[in-house]
Amino acid sequence: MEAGSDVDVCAKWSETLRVYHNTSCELENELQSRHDLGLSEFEVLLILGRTCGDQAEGKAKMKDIEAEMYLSQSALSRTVTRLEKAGLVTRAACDFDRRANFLMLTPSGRERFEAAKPTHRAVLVKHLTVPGDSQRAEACS
Amino acid sequence: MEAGSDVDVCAKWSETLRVYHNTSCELENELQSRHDLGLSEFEVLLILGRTCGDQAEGKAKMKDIEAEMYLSQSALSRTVTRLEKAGLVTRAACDFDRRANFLMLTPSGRERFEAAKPTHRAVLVKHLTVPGDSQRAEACS
DNA sequence: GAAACTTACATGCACGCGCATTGGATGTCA
DNA sequence: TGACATCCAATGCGCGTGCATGTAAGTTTC
Repeated sequence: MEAGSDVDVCAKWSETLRVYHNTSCELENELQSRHDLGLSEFEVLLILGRTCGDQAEGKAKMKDIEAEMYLSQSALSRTVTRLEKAGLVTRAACDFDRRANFLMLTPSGRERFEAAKPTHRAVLVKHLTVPGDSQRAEACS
Repeated sequence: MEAGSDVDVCAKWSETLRVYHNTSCELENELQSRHDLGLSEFEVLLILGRTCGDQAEGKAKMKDIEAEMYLSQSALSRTVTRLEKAGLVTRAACDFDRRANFLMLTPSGRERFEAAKPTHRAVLVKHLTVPGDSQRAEACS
């Protein structure tokens, strides 16, 4: 079992495709309708929010964010532009290297992010939890 | 193990994202550069080719194809238009229900599909095979 | 059999993406 | 200091996608 024969590889790919599409479509829809956020936009907030949790003041360099996402440099640039227009994020020049930009969560951005987090988590739990599992998915932070 | 706690669900989603993006990007690139086919286009050929293998003459109804793909009706329509312009596929009206279209592989389409199949399989094997596996991935049809 | 509804497919439109290019800031070497 | 390579981010462009809509064909109801 767990072999790499043609059939198995195809089946594995089909399953990956199924999970990916179902999950990302619902993520997109839920985040959009409930919080007016696209999936890419939320993911940027997620990285900023996580960094912020480390007491790093919610800053992150564009390049570092790009490295953590499956998004081209140009797409990230535009995603950040959208977030900036929505007032959720601010660009700030880096003192050390003026080629680079820092990105910072605004209070409004943090608020929106915290509101959207449960929605995000709920969709993941719904699609990625094995049915027979006996854990209490909705009982944690 | 295999629980649905926050951390586990996030890790599972990260892994799915990683596998999906790496695989689909390379599929797209390889199919495009080697066979001048987009991923969606190949997937349509795959369905037609598979049906054809059943001696069903390589026909399939648009609706049936749509049901097997993670693609909207409009996107499928345009994908088929591209395939038709490339001469790989023909649309044929259905006798029974003139709203419906059959889709058929042309000889050229079958040829292109057969040429692309190994490329497709190779990418899947590369990304979806567990490293420690002891099977001979490249030895099968 | 006419009207109302449903289904199959195509198309107008807006949007997000990747690629290629540009422009500005650094770094390097002579 | 000047010339050149490198790096970061923004932008022009084309493309594929989904949503909403349009058109034609089939189905249902009376």
